[in-house]
Amino acid sequence: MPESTAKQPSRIQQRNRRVILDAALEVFSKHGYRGATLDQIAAEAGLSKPNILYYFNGKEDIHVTLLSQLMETWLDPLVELDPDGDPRREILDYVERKLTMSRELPRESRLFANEILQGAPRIEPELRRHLKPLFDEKCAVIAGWVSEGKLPPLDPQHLIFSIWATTQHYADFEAQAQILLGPETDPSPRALAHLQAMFGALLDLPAQ
Amino acid sequence: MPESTAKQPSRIQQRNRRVILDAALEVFSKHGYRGATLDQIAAEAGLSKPNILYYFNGKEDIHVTLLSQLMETWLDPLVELDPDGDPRREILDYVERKLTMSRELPRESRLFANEILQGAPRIEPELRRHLKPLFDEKCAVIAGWVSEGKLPPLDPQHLIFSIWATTQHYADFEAQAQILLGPETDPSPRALAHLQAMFGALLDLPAQ
DNA sequence: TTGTTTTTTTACCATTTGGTAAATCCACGA
DNA sequence: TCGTGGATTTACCAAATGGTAAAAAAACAA
Repeated sequence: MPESTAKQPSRIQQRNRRVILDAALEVFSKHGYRGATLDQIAAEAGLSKPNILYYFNGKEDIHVTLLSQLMETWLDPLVELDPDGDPRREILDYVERKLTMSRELPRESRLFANEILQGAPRIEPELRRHLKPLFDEKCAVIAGWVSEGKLPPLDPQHLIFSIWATTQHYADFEAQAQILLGPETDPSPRALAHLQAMFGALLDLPAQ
Repeated sequence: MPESTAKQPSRIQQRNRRVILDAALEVFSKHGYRGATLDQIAAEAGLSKPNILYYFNGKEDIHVTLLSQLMETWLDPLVELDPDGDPRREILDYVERKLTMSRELPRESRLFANEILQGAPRIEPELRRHLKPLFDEKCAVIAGWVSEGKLPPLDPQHLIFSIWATTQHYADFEAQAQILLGPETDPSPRALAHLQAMFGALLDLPAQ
């Protein structure tokens, strides 16, 4: 067993853990937790199954590790939302960052979506610990902007939900979009234009 | 085997097929295709596993039957979008119908989301056959409204995506919403208000 | 009631799958 | 170069799972 007690991991350990996690991301995001098998992950990683269990305590350990790692990346665009910036600009930039992330990290998006769809059994604590406080904080920021009259009256919580829903849609429902738009096209440019127009309109409503 | 050759099914057959499909919807929507087991479905239905396989040819048969049945219900709100109605009203009503469906049929929504997330392996033909033509038709309707100046310039395809994404979000990501909003609250009223405001703003942009 | 068909149960089976034990291999410092 | 501990493979296992065969039980028509 790779020493869990302190001591930094060897180069081999670092490399193999990374390789395994990347393979697992590929497989989990494609088939879901239950649909993924250790054999698939092993094949994808180019390692034997027992070798994988030498680096992780089991299937669930891999999954939880992946989700925990993902959490930071996932929250980052929202963290960057600046209370001191221009409200409209801040929110529209957030939309753009989220859409970019959906395009560049579709596997991560689907991994996350899969987990939430099943009721978030393995990531719930993480959500309460990290997502919830950040969500509340940024909702307060937006609510502040509204009460200062810098934004028209709107519902911060559901605004953020709408941003999540619309941006992640392009990764999570890619299969559907490909059927409806054709497989060749990259929907991103037009998606971005549409989302900017939509959220822009909402943020401009009666005020300014 | 229940005679597949014409002849209408007996009362017992009708009832049991219905019971099985309902149980399967419960289980598939909660655990995904791979995560669901015939034993779970059997327990939920109150029948034995072999008895279930007496009514369906296998796990996949149940799943495909469910998805096919679902398709009609699923498309219905979009079918109702009336080319001769008032554009703004038609689209906002569509949003409301979709949100209502998300609240009233969350299992169906999650079943669908699960399937698309996995790349739509079992429902793809159905999507091409039924969803695609309807989608194209209604996009053309909206594009018509735009070119007639009844709506501001907007992207019909991505508008529809946004409607799907935002409304289904409340069913598919319910676990997340419950963590962030608290389990007591029904998000629907505020969700509806927000979505009406958002899409309303978009549809009103420069034109009336 | 009796014969026939439909429905349900009992008893299995083969495969898959997460996981383990122990032997072997290999890198690397002394 | 040789020994030691970390890394990997081989050979398994038990449980879960989709599925089947055939007997038993209900349902039903005559």
